[in-house]
Amino acid sequence: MYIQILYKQLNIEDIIKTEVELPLSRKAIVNLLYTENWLMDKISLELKSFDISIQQFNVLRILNGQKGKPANLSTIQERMVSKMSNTTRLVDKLIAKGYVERVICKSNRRKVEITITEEGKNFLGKINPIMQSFEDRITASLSKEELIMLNELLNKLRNIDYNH
Amino acid sequence: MYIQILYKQLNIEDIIKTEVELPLSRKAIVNLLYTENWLMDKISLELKSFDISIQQFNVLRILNGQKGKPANLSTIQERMVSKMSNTTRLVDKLIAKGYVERVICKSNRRKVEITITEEGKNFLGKINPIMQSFEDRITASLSKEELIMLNELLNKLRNIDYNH
DNA sequence: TACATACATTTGTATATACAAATTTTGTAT
DNA sequence: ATACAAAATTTGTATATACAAATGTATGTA
Repeated sequence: MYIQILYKQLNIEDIIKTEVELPLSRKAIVNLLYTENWLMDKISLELKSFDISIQQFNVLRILNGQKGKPANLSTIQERMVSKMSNTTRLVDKLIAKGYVERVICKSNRRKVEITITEEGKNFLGKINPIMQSFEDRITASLSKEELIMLNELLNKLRNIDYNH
Repeated sequence: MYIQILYKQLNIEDIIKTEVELPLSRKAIVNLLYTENWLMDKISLELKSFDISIQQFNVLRILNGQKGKPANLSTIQERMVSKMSNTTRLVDKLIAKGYVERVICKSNRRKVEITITEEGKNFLGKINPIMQSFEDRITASLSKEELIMLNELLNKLRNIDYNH
């Protein structure tokens, strides 16, 4: 598996314009942080016309993935890509938009059961193909093999936790 | 160049526990967002005892990289890893801590000249070796070749902008 | 039963961020 | 000079987020 570079690349050193050569570890870290920001900007722009934030969209997709089965707050938090501390208020926003419902759990009244509404499903149905197309476009500069490799490298990077 | 997987990996599907297999493009995007959050959590924790945020630390390093030459706000913004809209207030915080100075530019009074102070340099001198060691540890699960490959893949991913 | 403890969520509050509007200065054409 | 548009930064404001404390509920145990 090779990475072919067919055109001039704007690499991270050119962007942050550092005078001295960065150590490889820092370069990779800065590049990851920078690229995530770049990506978030693109996603926000794409979602802007739908009046929903990335976080809200993410939660909606988690609930949709539950296939009818309600989720409680801690389940949502576990599965969220970025764990913000206040899932309660995030869900509040989705309720205000009519996309989700919240009821107190009968078996354990400390818990709440959160489900996506029909309106929420319709909304996702509209937005999903648009996001799918966006995701394909934004990753188009990488081949299938390169995307797989990127996934593996990111997985492996995080394994420091379990490998230390 | 191969990626060798020598131990059980916690990959992104296991983490977000999606019922259906994600398209490769979405998997890579989610993985990138997730990994960046994971990394930010680690960095924040590392910086916590120094009472400085990642953004402030980043600006301080940019100013230090100027080697005496003052920087104005737009230069800082360009080089910042994550472009928050309010560099003014970020610089305010660093001034309050005594780490940077701000003077109005003589030649163009719309501009401000921002420089790192001696105190700021001392602070960086203390914190830099600690961060260097942290960065080495956090990337330790990837080999030199893998780190280079990760850098190249991230650079190439962002090239969608110039390649469209 | 009574009590301590842990759990799940909510609320309060301080700070951070995004975005738009305002301010000040500069450059340029009339 | 005067007017006008653009540039660089600052300020105002609404929303988002982090963190701690509070609330209400369940569980274990003496």
